[in-house]
Amino acid sequence: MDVLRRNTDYALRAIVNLTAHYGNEPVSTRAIAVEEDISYQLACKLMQKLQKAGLVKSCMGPKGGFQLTREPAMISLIEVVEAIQGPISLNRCLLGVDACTKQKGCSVRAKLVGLQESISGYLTGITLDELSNHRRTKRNKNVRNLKRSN
Amino acid sequence: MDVLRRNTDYALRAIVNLTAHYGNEPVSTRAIAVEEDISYQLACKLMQKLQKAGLVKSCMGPKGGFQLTREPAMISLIEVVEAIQGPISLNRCLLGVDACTKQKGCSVRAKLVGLQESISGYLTGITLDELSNHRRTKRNKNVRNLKRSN
DNA sequence: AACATATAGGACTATTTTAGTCATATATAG
DNA sequence: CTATATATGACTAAAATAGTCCTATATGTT
Repeated sequence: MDVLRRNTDYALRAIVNLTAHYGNEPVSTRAIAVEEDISYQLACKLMQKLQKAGLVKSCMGPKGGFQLTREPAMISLIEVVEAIQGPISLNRCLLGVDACTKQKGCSVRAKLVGLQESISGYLTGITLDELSNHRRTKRNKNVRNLKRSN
Repeated sequence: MDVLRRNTDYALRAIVNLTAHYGNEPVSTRAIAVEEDISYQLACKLMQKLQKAGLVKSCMGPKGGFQLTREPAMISLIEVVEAIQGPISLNRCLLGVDACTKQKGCSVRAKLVGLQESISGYLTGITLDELSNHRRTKRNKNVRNLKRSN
């Protein structure tokens, strides 16, 4: 039912939190967990996924924690989403599992591919700096049009 | 992970099957189940959901079955999807459950609302006649642009 | 009227997916 | 050396989804 899972929401909150601290000291997972109201253990797991995806880097030990690896404007929403829940897929057919035998020439599938690409494109077009309430610079980006494949 | 659930795929196959028979005798659930490779019992459930949503009508008894209530060009994909799995929602926040306390002024939420509307718009723009391989008339519809809310 | 075929639908079970916890290991600043 | 912090595999719990079972009701045909 949900396109973005609960854990993706958590991770999003966490990385937006890091965005607010971009350029400063690392932020510990415990601090993030408290501020964003996420279970500490769960937050650990999520931070690790973000790290494996290359979005954040860690420092162990006291005063350690996590930092963004790139500036917020260079990290898009889709990277965060896919780091946590894997590739966006509209249905099992498009994911590649349970593929039915007649997928070539399937007009339903063709339409869905178009939608899936639109969603990915939309998420690609949103960057962390746009999501942070602490954003330093404000600017207008071009409106992206998501074309319907026909 | 999946935007469209497995049962929605089944229901979609079923109603596309009915589309191919539009204007003719009703098609029994058993026939649909066999042709579309869906468990009969499950197909019954799905057909009933489609009926409750007003997309198909039933005739009981021998020679009975289901028929579309409207012509295929008047039934959109989103109606089928929502009949089976309820309203499309990007996450729990947008669904209204587990809403966090600071949703007004939440820039993440604002972006997601835009995406959710895009998806709904896309699905609204696709009708059953476009999905049927037995489609009688072919035409070009205007490409819909899904604007990104900014 | 009897029968066969077909939908109607509540209740239940099973499966799958997702979320969350536990326990333990490793790194490092002070 | 110790306290603090990440790293990670294994496991459990919860939630969502899919699927089955059983019985009732409607209706065309003989």
